[in-house]
Amino acid sequence: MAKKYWLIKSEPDVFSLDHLKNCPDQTEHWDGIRNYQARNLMRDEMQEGDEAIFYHSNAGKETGAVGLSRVVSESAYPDYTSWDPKSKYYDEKSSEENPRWVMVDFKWRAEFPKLVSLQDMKKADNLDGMLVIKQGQRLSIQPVEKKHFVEVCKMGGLKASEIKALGL
DNA sequence: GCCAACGTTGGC
DNA sequence: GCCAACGTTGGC
Repeated sequence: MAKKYWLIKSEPDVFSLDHLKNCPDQTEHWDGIRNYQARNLMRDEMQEGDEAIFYHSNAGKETGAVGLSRVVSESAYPDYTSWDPKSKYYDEKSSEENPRWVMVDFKWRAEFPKLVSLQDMKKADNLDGMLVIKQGQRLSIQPVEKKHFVEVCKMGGLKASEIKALGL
């Protein structure tokens, strides 16, 4: 199956692109997704090798796309924080036997030389229809068209040769 | 910190 | 199955 393109949102105070970069093997599991639409996308659509724009939400002037990551788990697997009573992501309706939520692993790939702010994306000519610039779009995992994905990379200051080298 | 958007819950 | 109340997201 052809790889897919995504945008993943994270509040940088909670988990930033730099956090991901500093993880062992620059890889971390993406836990805590508690929205059915986002879960279904992860569970049914995401697979190893998929590319994701890393977006910082709720970050004042820094709100926007900051870099790239990639799915490195084969596919989605149960989010074990959902049945851990000590976790803030605990959900009493989820259990090890019957997990309600899933997660995937993401690996750091690139940091944009410059922030692509939400405003920049809204103003861009070539991003019509991109979900993140729609009003009230709160989904934390969004599918992105490849042409939009590449356009955001360009706006972030990646050179054509670098984009090619990333296999995009 | 405000509040619009919108997802979820639960009474009926 | 409707919909009001409530909770959360996230831009500003």
